Amino acid sequence: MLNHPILQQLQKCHSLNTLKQAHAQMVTTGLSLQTYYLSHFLNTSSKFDSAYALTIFNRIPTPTVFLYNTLISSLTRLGDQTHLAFSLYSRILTHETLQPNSFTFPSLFKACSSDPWLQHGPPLHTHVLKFLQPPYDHFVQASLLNFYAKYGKLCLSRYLFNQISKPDLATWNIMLAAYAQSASHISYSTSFEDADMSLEALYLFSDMLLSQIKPNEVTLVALITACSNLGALSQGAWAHGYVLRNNLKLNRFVGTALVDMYSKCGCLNLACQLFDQLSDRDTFCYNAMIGGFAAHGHGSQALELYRKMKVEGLVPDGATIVVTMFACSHGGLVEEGLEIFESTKGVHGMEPKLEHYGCLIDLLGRAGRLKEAEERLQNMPMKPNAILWRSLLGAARLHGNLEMGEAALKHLIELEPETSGNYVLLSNMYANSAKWNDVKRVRMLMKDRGVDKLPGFSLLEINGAMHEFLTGDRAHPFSKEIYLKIGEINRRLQEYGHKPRTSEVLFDVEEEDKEDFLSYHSERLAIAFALIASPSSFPIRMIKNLRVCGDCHTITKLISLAYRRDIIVRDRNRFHHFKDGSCSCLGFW
DNA sequence: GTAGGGTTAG
Repeated sequence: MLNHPILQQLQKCHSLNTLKQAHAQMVTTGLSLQTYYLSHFLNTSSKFDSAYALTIFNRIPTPTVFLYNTLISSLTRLGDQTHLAFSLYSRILTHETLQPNSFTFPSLFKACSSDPWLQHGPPLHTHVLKFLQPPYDHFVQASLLNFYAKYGKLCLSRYLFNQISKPDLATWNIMLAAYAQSASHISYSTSFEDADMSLEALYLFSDMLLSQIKPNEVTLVALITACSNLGALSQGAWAHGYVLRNNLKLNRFVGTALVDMYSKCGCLNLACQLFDQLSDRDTFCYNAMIGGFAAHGHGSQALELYRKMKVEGLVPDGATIVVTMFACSHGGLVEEGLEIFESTKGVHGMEPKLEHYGCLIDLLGRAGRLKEAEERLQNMPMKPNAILWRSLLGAARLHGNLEMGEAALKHLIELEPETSGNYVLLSNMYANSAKWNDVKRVRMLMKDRGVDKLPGFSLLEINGAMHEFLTGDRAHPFSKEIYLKIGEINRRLQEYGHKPRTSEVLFDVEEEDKEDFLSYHSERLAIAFALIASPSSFPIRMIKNLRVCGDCHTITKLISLAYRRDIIVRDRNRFHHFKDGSCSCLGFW
């Protein structure tokens, strides 16, 4: 198509004005084919000007659906002109003689896949049913799948996917990415459902191989993302090997996903090595690597990389600021963190967003500067959300300021009456101060409101198989051996002078019960199983969906000493590397 | 004779 003589002639036009003149001439002489070519050229060239394209379009007396589709797709590609695309679409509908066709819908569904256009998707789906005849076109089906995944209806996506007899590569990729991403909206907040979604992505990948569709880079990015969510190192490393064995490109997408995967699987060294190998690094790559340093508690290395990216001419974005400040607050680098926050406005010309205020509150609060944290929170330009109040609450709890904690919690429960973690935090604060009546009061409040405590669970990978453990779980096939092992661990740790910190247990129960309850926290079960089932020279790697409790943290340090095992735990906030009786977090967690 | 769907960081 690009070889058409008229287009070649047009490509010699170097200014928008000459293009416009040429186009005007064509329109007036009624050359409709040429009109198309020009529209297409305008659309695909860097000189695309949506206002001008629309002006021309409006002068065409009888535009065909084909011409509508061309323009709609160009407008949706721009990202910020979606409203114009939809108004063109509604013009098709008002035409008596025109109907949308299979080419009209894919770009519109793509436009509906992100805010604020999500609401337009379902009505558009009814139009598909109205205007198109089954069997539906592959592209239409794929864009529908993708839309429903982004709309939060993953089940519906899967249902539609199952009805496609031979999905093509892009369709598989959409489904895989949908599962991998549904779990990674908030990093590290792995829940049972999220883990299931990521596991489903792994299963789907093997189905894909069985169906003889050859994966490409996009497929691998989704697969690697799923491994990151699961902390599944051997699957992730296998995926890396797959990229190399099959001569897939280690492009920015694949590279960033791998850096993130190695980092989230606890292998910061491998993440660094890979990062150094990447040839064209953009802000995304840097963000992943800085985020890796941050989560592993290497604050100064994170800062160093942050400075390096600016030297290399890359512009930090909102996410860069988040991860770098996170590194500062988890590494005790308060002044550096404050400086970065202030620089978002001054140096980088960004208006700090809600999440940046979140980092700020966390930074100050964690460092014990509670009053300042509270002041910043009260004086910020937007309304603080639950995450910010929780941050303040966490800080108040860490530094034993019960009064501030109670105040923060009041706001928090107002914003999130259904979230059990809020009640648990308050209750733990009361328990720490032995205020058992207050603990009981919170417990009643939870019961009245029908809020259940979120079950803690841990994920562990041994020899490529994933094992899940819930608190007090007895469902594992080796459950008996695990509980025997816990008995042994407890006896061994007592030799090291360990006395359990019973205040972490929520309720006012007898001391001995509390000890039992702690012994069966999911991480304890996972560690016991790993000690039984994995070679003693291997580090133990696991993921916890909540934050590690104080007692488990102490115990895990001791186990790393008593059993001479490195234990690497990813909790919902960060990594803990336990080695020889100490932890890399140095208490910042 | 022409147009359409999938990927990375917090």
